[in-house]
Parts: sequence; structure tokens; C-alpha cells
Amino acid sequence: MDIQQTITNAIASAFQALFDHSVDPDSLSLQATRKEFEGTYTFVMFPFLKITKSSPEASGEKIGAYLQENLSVVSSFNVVKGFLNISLSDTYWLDLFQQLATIEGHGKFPPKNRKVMVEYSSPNTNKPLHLGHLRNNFLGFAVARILEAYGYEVIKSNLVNDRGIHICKSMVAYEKLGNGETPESSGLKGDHLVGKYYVLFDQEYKKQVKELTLSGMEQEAAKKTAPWMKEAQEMLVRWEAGDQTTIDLWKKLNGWVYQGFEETYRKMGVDFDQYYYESDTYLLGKDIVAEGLNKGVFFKKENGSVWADLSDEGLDEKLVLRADGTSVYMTQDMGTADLKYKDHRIEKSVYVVGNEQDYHFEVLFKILRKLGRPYGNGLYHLSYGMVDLPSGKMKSREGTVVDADDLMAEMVATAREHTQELGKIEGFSHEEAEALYQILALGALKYFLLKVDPKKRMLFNPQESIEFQGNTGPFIQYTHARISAILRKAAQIDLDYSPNQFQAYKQLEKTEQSLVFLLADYENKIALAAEELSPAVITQYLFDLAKEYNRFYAELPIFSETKAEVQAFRVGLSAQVAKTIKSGMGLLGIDVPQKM
RNA sequence: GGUCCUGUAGCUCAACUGGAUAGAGCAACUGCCUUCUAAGCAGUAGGUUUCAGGUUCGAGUCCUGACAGGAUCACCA
Repeated sequence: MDIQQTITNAIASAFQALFDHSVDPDSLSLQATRKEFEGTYTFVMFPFLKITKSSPEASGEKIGAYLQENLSVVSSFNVVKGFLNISLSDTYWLDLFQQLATIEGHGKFPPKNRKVMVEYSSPNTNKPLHLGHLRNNFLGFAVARILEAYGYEVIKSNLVNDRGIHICKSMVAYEKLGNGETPESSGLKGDHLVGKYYVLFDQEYKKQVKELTLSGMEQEAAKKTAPWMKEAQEMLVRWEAGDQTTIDLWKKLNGWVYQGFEETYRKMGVDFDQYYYESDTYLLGKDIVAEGLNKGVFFKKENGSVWADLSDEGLDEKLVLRADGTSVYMTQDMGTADLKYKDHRIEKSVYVVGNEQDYHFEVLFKILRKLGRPYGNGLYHLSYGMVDLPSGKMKSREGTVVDADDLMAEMVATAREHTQELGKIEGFSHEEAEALYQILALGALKYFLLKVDPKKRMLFNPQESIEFQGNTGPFIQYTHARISAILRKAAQIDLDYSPNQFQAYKQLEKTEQSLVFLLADYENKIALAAEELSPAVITQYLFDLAKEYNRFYAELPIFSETKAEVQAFRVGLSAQVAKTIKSGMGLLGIDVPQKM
């Protein structure tokens, strides 16, 4: 039984014994005591004054005295206004810490034997990845790791958007202007090369539309009749008909893009267990439309188009099949959902997709639940806000994007510069130094993007670049490096810091208690992060832990401490903090260095 | 216009889901390297939590209504 429950149970018995009033212990809750007060847990008296029939202070005193009397772990208490602050004994803290230090795999829940799929990244194959994708990929990867630690079996999937009119656009431009250019001949990464033609298409297309409108055509008509747009549409028809030349071109360009993506994913440190390609899935879902018609979930309009009526759920009608019998986005997403279930029997499915698709997923999930899908209640849209630049929204067609590859390269350069300025690479080989810059750069970037609540939009200012001080990835990495130095020294002098070496330690310092408390809290934070699908819970926790450790580090000596048990405890505590930082950063997909 | 999201220090973000005097980081200022890594630590300053009502012992948090920003409302994906 955990300590909070022990205390709330005791409080319930206190109400019984002192006031002859029975209270359900599960209805009582404790909160962490605020830093400026003495104590670990706080019980708020206000809601119970009717029971105690006395002032908040007097009630608190009575309950506190009862706890101290009857619970050996309670060493003291104080009452401020209506807040009963409870302090726990040193024995409790030492026992707790020994447990933590002894448990193998702290931060890993027992397997739930339940499968969850996390779909993220989902790029278009007509342009390179940008800053927005970085947020998506880091979020998806971190959420997958967190769910895994929470005990789920996780399948990371990537639904590649490899077909459609936008893909044909870059194909048309390449056909017209490419002159057989390849990644090798141009020296460009495959995805950047194809992206170049996507931009060229847009430029030429805009020119054509402008010319047509100048010659008197309506804007809308001009957009439809511009020669290149017509060619793109015709190419899409040929593609769907399986025309060999078109398919060959498509395969060639997509192949280049995949090579480029692979490299970018590798640099980002993300991966996938399962790829789905829209070229395979875009025709799926039509049988579901038929099923829905039979079940009365969908209805057909006069022109033959099929709709879902969700007005009873506060939404409106939504098209699921065109009058000509072809599918829309919703159709294939229904089909893909079934496919995922058929492939993996997942109970839970997380879609990491930007918040501009909130409505789409709300509708999709409602439809799937109406259809009685067994996985219907396990569907989650992890909706995240856009990353804005000071100049506003990023638009790839207009070239106002922060490219993912460029940004990562810049971060590495900044990390290199910063580290060298600090003169911190004595004794590093060239390879070690370069590896460190990578770790720091990616750590700074990932932490920066993950520390913000996913659903909030965030601002990225390339000029100010990403910090290495304060609430940042490198701050936490630094804490780990500091501890590593301590552990190296401990190994050098053959210091034994296993739990039986510090049995005799009494009178823990306040920061030591706080650290033990934080370490014990790690699993709660994993659970919270998993339930809320929010890596920001973990970043916040790691920052608190690192901050508290650095205070401990500055305040308390280790190797100059004369008592062996104190030395052993402090080294042991440091080791456990390092372990937890490494584990927590691992959940975020961030590496930690031994030296920096 | 309907629906959804957001609004907290100059800036970027927290606030344990209704609890104490709303906390961190950055930027500014003051201290601390002869002792385990100063990418650190301690401190000063910075707030009418967009506004107006309401609910109650208690509201940044819940309700109503404004205001501001964003997204979405295609036989596009």
C-alpha cells in the first residue's frame, strides 16, 4: 500500500475515533506541501468543518495529533490556517529510497498485454520535412515510448501520403523542367530535389493563373483551366489507370523522397514498426460504406452520394462517398482504421495529427463508434498546435518554412560553437566531440518542442535560436554529466554505495528528502503522461528533478563528508537521480552524455 | 455566422485537475569557482491570471456573457 493511502486511511479512522463520523478513505486526498511550508503532504481541513464542528486550526491539530500518535511514519505536523502539513520520518525516507535503489527497472510498468498503435509523421512525398513535422515526430515517438513504459505493447506506424494531385504537381514540373536531374547529378537530397519541383510547379501555375485572369477570365475558372493544373489532373487519372510511364516516374521520384526521409528520420532518432501507404489504402473503405448503409448509419442522397448524419451528436452531415462512387478522405480513413485493427488487433489507437484536423477526427471516431467497431472506444486524436514563426504561419509552397534538415544542422553548429566557447572538450577525441554536439543539439531541439503542452500552438524564433541554459534539454543533460563525474570518482576510490552501506544515516537534509520524494514520484508521472498523452508532463518532472539535484549538489558535500554512511547515501542518491534522468530523457527520445 | 481550441510577468512556459502569499526559465540587476563540472547555485526586481458578472468556506481553474487570436465548417487530402 502506498504512503498516501496509508495516511488517508489513518485520517478516516481519525474522523471515526475523534468525531464518530465515518468517511470513505478513497474520498480523501492529499496534496504535496508547498515548498515554503514544513512538511511533505498536506490535508485540507475546510471541507470537513461540518464534521469536526470546530475551527480549521483546532480540527487540524486534533487530526494531526491522532496521526502522529497512531502512524509511525508521521514524525511531526503543523497547521497553518486550515492546512494540515504532515512530515514523515527519516526512517520512512531511507526505507523508501532503499526500495527505489533496489528495484530493477524503476520506471517500467508490468505488461498490460494490450496493444496500442501510435500513428505519426505521415508525410507527403512531394516535399521535405519541416519544423511542424519535427513537433509531430518528436511527439509521436515520445508518446510511443511513454505508453511502452506504461506497459502497453506499442506499434509505431507511419501512413505515407504518397499519391494524389499534390504528388502529381511535382511530377509534372519535373517532367517539364527536370532534364533528367537526379539527386546524384544535383547533389541534392532526394526529398529536397522533389520539393524543388513542387515549388517550381506552384510558381509556374501562379503565373498561368495570373495571365488568364489578365485576359479576362474569372479567378476560379482560371485556377481550373491553367495548363499545368490540367496536366496534373490528367496525370492523376493516368496514375489511377495504372499507366506504366506515369507509375515509373512516380516510383522514381518517390524513391528519392524515401531515401531523403530515411536520412532525416535517422538524424531525428525516430523510427516505425509499420508503414502504410496511401497508394495502397486509398480505395479501402467502400465496403464499410455499404455496411453503414445496411446498418442505417449512412444514407444515400438522390444523386447517389452517401452521407453520415451526425446531427443527433451535435454535428452536421458528412460525405463518405461521392456521387460517382469514388472515395473521399473519410472513406479511406475508415478503411485504414479497419486495416490497422485487422493487422494488429489493437485496442487503442493514437493519431498524432495537427489540430486543423480536429473536426475530421471527431467525425471519423463518431462514425466508427456508430458502426460498432470493437476498437471504437480506444481512438484518440493527439491534436497538437501549429508551430508559428514570428512572421506568421509556415507555407511550403511559398518557401517560408524552416526545413527540418537545415534546422538540425544549425543546432549542431550552435552546440559546437557554444561548447567550444565554454572550453569543455578537453580530452575529447574529434569523434567524441562531434557525437556530443549531436546529443546536445537534438536534446535542445526535442526538449524545446516537447516541453509545451501539445495542444497549444507555439512560437519558434529562428533568430533567437534555442537556448542551452535554464529550462532546456542541455540543462538536464548537464545534470546527468555532473553525476556521471561523481560516479566515476566513486568507482575510482572503490566506494560502496549499496543500500546496506547507509543504514546508519539519520537526519536527512531537506533537499535529500525532496529528491527521494521526486524519485518516488517518477512512476506517477509516467502514468499521468501516458493517460494524458503528454510528454510535457515528463519534461516538467525532469526539470524539477534536475533543479532539485543541482541545489543538493551546491549545498551538500559528498567526498569531503567524513561519515561513511552519509557519503554512501549521497552517492547512491546521485546514482539514482542519474538513472531516472536517463530513463526519463529516454522516454522523450533524448540521449544523455557522460561528460559535457 | 455555427462549432472547437487558446488567452497567466517584457518574452517562452508551469500551476498536482477547486486550495495557502499564482511558480520556473529567458532578458535586467547583485553575489558565489583554491573543495565532487559555474551549461550551475543563491538572491533582487517584475502580476488587477484579457474584461464583466455568477456558483462557495475558497476560482487562473467551474458556469454565463463580452473581447482578442487561431483552426474548422469542400462531391480537396
